[in-house]
Amino acid sequence: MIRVFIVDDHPVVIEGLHSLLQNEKGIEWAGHAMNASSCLGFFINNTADVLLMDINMPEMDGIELCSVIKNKYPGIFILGLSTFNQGIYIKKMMENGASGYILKNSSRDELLKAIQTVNNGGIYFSGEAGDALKEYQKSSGPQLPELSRREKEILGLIAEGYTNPQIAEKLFLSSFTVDSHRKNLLAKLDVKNTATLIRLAVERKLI
Amino acid sequence: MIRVFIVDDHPVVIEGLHSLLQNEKGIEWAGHAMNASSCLGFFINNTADVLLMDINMPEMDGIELCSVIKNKYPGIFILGLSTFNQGIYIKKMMENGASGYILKNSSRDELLKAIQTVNNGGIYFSGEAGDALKEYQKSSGPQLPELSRREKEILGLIAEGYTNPQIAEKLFLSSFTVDSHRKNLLAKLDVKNTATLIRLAVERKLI
DNA sequence: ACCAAAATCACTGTTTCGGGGGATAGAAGC
DNA sequence: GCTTCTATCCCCCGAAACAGTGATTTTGGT
Repeated sequence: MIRVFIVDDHPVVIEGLHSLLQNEKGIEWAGHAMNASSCLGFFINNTADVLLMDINMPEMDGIELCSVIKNKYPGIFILGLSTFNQGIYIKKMMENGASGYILKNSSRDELLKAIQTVNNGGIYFSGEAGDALKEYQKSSGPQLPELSRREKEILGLIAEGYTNPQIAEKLFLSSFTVDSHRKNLLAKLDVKNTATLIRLAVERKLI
Repeated sequence: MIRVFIVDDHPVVIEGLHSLLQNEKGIEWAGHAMNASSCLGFFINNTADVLLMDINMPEMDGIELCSVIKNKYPGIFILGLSTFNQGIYIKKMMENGASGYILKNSSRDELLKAIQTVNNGGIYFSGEAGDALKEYQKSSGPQLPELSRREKEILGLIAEGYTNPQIAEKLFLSSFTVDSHRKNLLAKLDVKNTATLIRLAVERKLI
């Protein structure tokens, strides 16, 4: 029996999910909350297995609530819930410990599948949401200035811990040249030092 | 004709796979078993080309069975099978000689592709499982030395581009202290400079 | 209460980084 | 032809990082 709890500030959504799930065997309706604080209140004296959570809520939003819940109760699996699919929010939810993401207009079957998958420790994405996330991850860097071949090469070596003189030796260049490229990298990517350069490079998967 | 054998303790899965594969040309249904021992029994007097194997089974689990089968019959290619994708198990399966891994809710096309790839000696990963493995390999390789609170804090600030003096000012510390922590970070994580420090930190999600 | 770990501070070097200023040559594109 | 971009090279200089070696105090856990 999977105990499901809902947090959403839209009564219609709660009603709808309730009617979808109430006659479902294997699913127990643990209750609902209409904002973050009353949700946290519920979990003080109660618990649930799966928490369906709206992303857009007044006061504390789903992303933050997700993080709080996961810290206090790591055993509760959280399924993000939203009307639109915006990659950024999906990604943040996942980073904060959510186990999946579905759209509010999902079919009953999809909803059940998602709940069950998540309850088993799995990760579930509704097809469209998955696409959105993928798309976001790809398109999260059209504003990145293009790096030349040499620059990428040197960036990679910097990330591997080589110093300018070492890189110069490796590539048969003057260390002045390597330094120039390095400065160009800092300038192009608009970062102040090696630390932020590497961070950006790894996060944006340039290396 | 690829002879396919299934080991899974869920009748539904066996049924499902059977109906998916039975009318497929090029695929022959060699049989099925519902636990490790009857699987081993089958292979005494019979054989197969590809073995679809559930990871989670009572008694002997897929990981162990995988190892046994591969020792006795190195020619049989094993394809891991599971409802959700957990990096640790995937990795162990692969270490024990599996040739790939797919999720039970894979599409028919994906299943066929996986079987054919594996039968040709290739390695197949369903996209999601591949991600999980990648993620796992990065975020839980050799155990990371534990960082103290202060060290994590300073690591975060380094990653944001602050210099030692700036961090010192921010945290009301001597820059000597910050420098000490920084050196400890380099030593603990066994890296030579800021570049590799930040790379490691981002890849392993320490920040 | 005690021990180990963490956190703090200190000094002295050497090396590397990063900002600033340049120069030259070749390739790509208009 | 002219310009723009890349790649190469050069110099100065201050700031930051890194290495080595100390130390003391605070804190957390058994």
